Amino acid sequence: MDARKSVLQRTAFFKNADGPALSAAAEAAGELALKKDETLFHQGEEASYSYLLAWGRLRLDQTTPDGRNVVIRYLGPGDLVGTVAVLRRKPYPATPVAVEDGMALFWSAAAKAKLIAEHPTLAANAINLIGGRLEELQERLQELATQRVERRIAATLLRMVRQAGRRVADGVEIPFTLSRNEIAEMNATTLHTVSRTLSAWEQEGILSGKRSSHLVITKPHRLVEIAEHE
Amino acid sequence: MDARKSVLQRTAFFKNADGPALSAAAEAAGELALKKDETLFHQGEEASYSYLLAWGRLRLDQTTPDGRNVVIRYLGPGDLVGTVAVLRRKPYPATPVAVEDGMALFWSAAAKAKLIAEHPTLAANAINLIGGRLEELQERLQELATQRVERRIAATLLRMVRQAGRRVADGVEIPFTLSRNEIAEMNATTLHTVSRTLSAWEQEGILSGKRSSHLVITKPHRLVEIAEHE
DNA sequence: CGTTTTATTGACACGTGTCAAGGGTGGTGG
DNA sequence: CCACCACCCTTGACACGTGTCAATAAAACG
Repeated sequence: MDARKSVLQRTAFFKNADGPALSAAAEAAGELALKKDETLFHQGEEASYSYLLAWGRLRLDQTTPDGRNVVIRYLGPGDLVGTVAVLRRKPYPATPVAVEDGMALFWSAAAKAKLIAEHPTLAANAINLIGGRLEELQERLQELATQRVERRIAATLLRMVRQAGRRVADGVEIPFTLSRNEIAEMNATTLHTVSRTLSAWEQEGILSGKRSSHLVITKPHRLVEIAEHE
Repeated sequence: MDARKSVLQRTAFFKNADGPALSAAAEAAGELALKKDETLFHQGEEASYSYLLAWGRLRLDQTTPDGRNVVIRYLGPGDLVGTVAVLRRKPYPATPVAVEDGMALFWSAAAKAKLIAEHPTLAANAINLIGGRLEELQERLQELATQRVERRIAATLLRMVRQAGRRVADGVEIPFTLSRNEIAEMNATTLHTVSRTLSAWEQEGILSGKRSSHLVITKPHRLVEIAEHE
């Protein structure tokens, strides 16, 4: 239980939370181990649990009525999952899929609502987190609306680096598998175009990493140039 | 003051709010009359006030570094404006412009934070509203990523109808000026393509309304077909 | 080691942006 | 009140980015 509290304490959702809030949350929570490719829930299901990712990484998928898939974003440790749906009493709007093993804590809808109602700090933190997601989406909408594919891919990779990048010998690594198809679904394009673009960048020595090996960005500054200029 | 309270009471942000919450909010609020084309604040400014639109209608603009403009959404009576920025202590991410005369109530950042901290109902409502915006944006992102321009325009017009439509003799009217350019900026396209598309629809008798007269959708069902099918 | 998934690469077509040239409407000022 | 101006819209021609189709190759998986 103390271990759980110290996990909670480090997340943005529990920032500045007092002891009672932490204890109440820790007691009401369940734990869930996640294996790669497992889902927390499915888009369209009734929202009965909300989650907090303790460690690991998730991809948030949204499927169109005609079966195409869009990656809304990636989620990392400390991110809330399904919280908006639970509090609004709406079906989950998307499906979170684990891209690596991880662990999540979860609360029933009632417990989560009670937590937030009784601890203003948590409510404020929730607004911060959700608001941050909203602003990030607005930024992506703008990118999608105004920029070419190449630039969007560059921006996306940089965002992944910022959110999850890890320094390695020859640059920065994105520490989980990221297929061309996933990159395509993040950028509203096709894996073909992604493949062509990354091939070109590989030739230019901007990045490397084929197949299931992780992407390594060797010249981040060049990516920044591509994302900002031209 | 009582008039103000009754305005507040009808908004989603104050849904289920108790008397003290309403009174505190009403007392701390300022009022601001809005004329067409006036802005509440500008993208990039420090967020010192948050607003609640009492009546009228706003367009939320976001400008790219290179000067292009994207319409994030339209806001109507009861919508919160600038709240996320204020609570996160970040600069406003966009600029709200009045598309018709209206009135807004506003609170200082401190007052708004206090309100939300002291009245859990308001916090919950804020999460609902912001969460709803988040889910709407996710939906739009998906549209943008997977659908052709024509379909997106149809979906956008239907959304406007749902949010602000008014029944008239020969169909449903969008009760404020909506230039081709604005429609373009909502759909990540150019006014040229919008013009062509609307011309075609006009010939088909789906809608009418040139220039500064308001758009009237005469065959909403056809728009639904275009938005959903094909 | 075969099977399946994922990536690469080329050829081509199509949607839609770009460029360009009017045309109409509303507003403003003389 | 009329004339002019500015703005917005319309329409056509064209080009370009990027999706689609197709074939092959390479890696991953059991």
